[in-house]
Amino acid sequence: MGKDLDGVLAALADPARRRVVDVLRVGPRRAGELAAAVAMSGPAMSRHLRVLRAGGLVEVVGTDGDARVRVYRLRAEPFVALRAWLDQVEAFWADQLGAFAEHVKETRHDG
Amino acid sequence: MGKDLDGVLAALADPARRRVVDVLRVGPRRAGELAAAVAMSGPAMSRHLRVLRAGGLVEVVGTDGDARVRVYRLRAEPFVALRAWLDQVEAFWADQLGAFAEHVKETRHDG
DNA sequence: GACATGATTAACGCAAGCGTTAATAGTTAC
DNA sequence: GTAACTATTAACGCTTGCGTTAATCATGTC
Repeated sequence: MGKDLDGVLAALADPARRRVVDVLRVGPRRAGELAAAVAMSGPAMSRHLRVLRAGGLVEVVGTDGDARVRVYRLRAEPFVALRAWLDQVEAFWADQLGAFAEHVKETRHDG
Repeated sequence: MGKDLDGVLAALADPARRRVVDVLRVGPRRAGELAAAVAMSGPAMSRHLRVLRAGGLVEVVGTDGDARVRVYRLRAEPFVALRAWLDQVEAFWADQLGAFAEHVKETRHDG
């Protein structure tokens, strides 16, 4: 069931990759731009992008006129899947307590 | 901002730990029960539980009459934080496309 | 107090992940 | 076609993470 989540969460586990997602949230970016944004060498970024691609979080949208450029864009599906799993988990409190929001508020004020 | 997410997603990245969460979704469980549920040795589970505790995903609720038993329970906060970040990310499609649900449907039917 | 039980920590071996530099492939420009 | 540019892959070193068995700590039982 939650087999896809393996690749998704593995990708999201790394701060650098999460930073890439945050950058792509603004809009599609070229590989070089991403490397610069995260202050990392090209090869390292390329590796991260491979992981993100494997998890389906990003995709190559094509070129920006130059074929040597690879523009990356966010993909929706994995985030939807993650949200679905999250909903399932959170159903726990809905079942146990009945008042999820209140519990959250109390928890936040505590910690 | 998303600094807490580091521990949360790191914890959720491992399938065994995600399985623990799925088990705890049913209700609080003792450390030994969790080890058995995931078919893993006690020490290994203890290690995983430490990671989950560090991420704030679980907490020790106390004893079940015996003080040598440690009962673990899910915590809401990290999942709420994760959902908040997820909402932020998904705002991307809301801004870009305007029709998030439709895009999701198409994406799902494709992959 | 001796002994069994539940859980964690310690020590070991192993595999996977990350980042860097060097090398390779594919494109564009002159 | 030679040179400059973008991105990826290859090779290396290092660190981190996971799982197991053995040992430790704490509690409960007789």
